[in-house]
Amino acid sequence: MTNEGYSEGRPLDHLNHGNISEQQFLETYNAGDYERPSVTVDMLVFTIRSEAQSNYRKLAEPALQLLMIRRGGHPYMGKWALPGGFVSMQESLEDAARRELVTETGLDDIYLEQLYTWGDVQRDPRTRVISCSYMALVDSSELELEAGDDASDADWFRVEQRLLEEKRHIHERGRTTERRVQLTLSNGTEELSAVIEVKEAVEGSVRSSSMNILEVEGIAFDHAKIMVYALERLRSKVEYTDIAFNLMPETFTLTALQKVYEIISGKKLLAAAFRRKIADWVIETEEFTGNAGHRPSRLYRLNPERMTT
Amino acid sequence: MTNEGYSEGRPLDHLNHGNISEQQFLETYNAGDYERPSVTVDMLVFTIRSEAQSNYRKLAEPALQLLMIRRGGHPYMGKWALPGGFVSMQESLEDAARRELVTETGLDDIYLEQLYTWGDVQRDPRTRVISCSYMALVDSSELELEAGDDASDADWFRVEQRLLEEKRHIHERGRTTERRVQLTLSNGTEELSAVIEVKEAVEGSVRSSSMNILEVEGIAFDHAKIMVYALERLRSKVEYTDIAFNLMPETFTLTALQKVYEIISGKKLLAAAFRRKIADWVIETEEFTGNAGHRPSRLYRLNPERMTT
DNA sequence: TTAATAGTGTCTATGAGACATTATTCT
DNA sequence: AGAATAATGTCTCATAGACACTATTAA
Repeated sequence: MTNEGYSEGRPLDHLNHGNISEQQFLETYNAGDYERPSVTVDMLVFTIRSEAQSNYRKLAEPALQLLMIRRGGHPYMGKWALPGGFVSMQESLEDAARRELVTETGLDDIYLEQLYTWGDVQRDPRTRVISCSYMALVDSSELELEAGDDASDADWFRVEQRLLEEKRHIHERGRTTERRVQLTLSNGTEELSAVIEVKEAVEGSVRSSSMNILEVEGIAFDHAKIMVYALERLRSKVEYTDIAFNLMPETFTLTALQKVYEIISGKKLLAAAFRRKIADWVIETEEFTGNAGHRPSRLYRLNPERMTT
Repeated sequence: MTNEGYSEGRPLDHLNHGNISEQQFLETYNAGDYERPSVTVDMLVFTIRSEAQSNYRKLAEPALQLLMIRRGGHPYMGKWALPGGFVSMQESLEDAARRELVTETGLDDIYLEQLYTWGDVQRDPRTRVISCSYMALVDSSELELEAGDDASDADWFRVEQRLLEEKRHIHERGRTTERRVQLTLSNGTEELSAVIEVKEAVEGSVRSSSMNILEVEGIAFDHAKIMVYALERLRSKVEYTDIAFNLMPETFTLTALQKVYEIISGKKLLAAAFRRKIADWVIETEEFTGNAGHRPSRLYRLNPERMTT
């Protein structure tokens, strides 16, 4: 094992010998003109919104929605992409993410989580771009979309995922799993879609996983892959954290909360068990819903003492 | 909401108007000479190794160990840092991580997981450096450390974490949690340490968390913070995935596996419950340990059909 | 009255924690 | 024999799923 890495023969270390003081070193240090990748942030802004009611008595069917931007220039002109932008030298990654969020949604102070950093060499046809993706969850009640802004190129897309095929192969020292997942996005006018292949392999204790875009319709860059990754993360986190509360308004009914869990996890839940499970995470208020052709529903709010994530 | 982001007034888009074809655009595209951050990967290579036996009958006490490199140049000369290095233009982030891993440990084909990307503006005193951290888990039986390489500057450090203080404050619309965590690393000769402050705040559904280095002894850059983050991730993943198996050799005793769980989670487990829990993840072999002054222990191997991560 | 949702009670199966008990080895 | 670890049996308690049942509203 040798002392490689930061300390030998690397771009930043051309002045990095030991016979000057650290202060001298930093004063004379010059970042040099080595080629560097560009760094961007990509935002996955999710919300849960209700679509039209079919019947005065029936509840509106909420759905998971994702914010996307139509590209006005090359490459992928006219396709839809995740909101995002370049990270400047004066801001941290999270600052850049929050800046994008404010720009696109006008919202500050919302749930933001770093997801994954995408670093494939050819992921952007222009030049080498490394993208750090962030997931933001917003409460739909706060959203003011396209207020007056005519023909804006930002829109919410209803997100759906479907498992097309799963192949599982178990051999002596491991297994491989191969899934094809179909992603569908629609905003009422346009329908975007992609088929992503997710491969996982375990060989002894060696594990690898990879994602590939097999087909894509209307979605720019590798963003369809990023979406599938984000949906997977969201689905897994909803099981063992209280992340879903970030999609709820100040007060909400337990049925609405349950719907959010069901939409994200893709599973139907039983009301009794669900209520028991989240009982300690909420506090009841004295308010109720009404005017709905059926029994009113009590409104709850978050319990600040709730489970730590 | 406006069409910001990738498509307007950003470095890569100075030629990005719509009146040429995408092919023309890409042919004339020039990445330009905008200032860009440097991008590195930092590796957290963990293993579990046994230290000396105190008694011929007692089992050796295994401990969690982390690979570190002593810096030979400025800045932080003489301090210990995570192995890592710059990402070149021709390799993906994961390729860079695997390359570092091979360089430092000689190991290929081991568990590797992207952890988090650190992008604070001032995290490196030389210039803006964004670092993507990866966690690698290796089975100690495979390790050949410093084979013949005299006075190498790479070494394994035993890692320990201690909670110094926890303050919890609950107010009407949220709560804050503030913890001070002490990190201690020792390789037998040197002892490194740091005190990290971890703050979490929830206000309504708005959540933020931050980590700060309060004290640091012998650890370069913000690497103490990265370690605390990695330990937290490891601890949480050991609870709900089979990640711990990546630290085990081909065959192992259930007691050894349990020890790994205990070391990472920081909790004592009861053998009966532990064995029930992992029963389906392992397959028994016909081999046993021996020569140990007590009942031999059956060796197990991974069940390739085990739980999906 | 009826359609629809809101909300509760309770049975059962499952799994985890606690702890006692038996098994086996080498010195 | 004795010290040490290996391995299992079983009691209890907490929790999740299933499902039946009651409650309440507006048209």
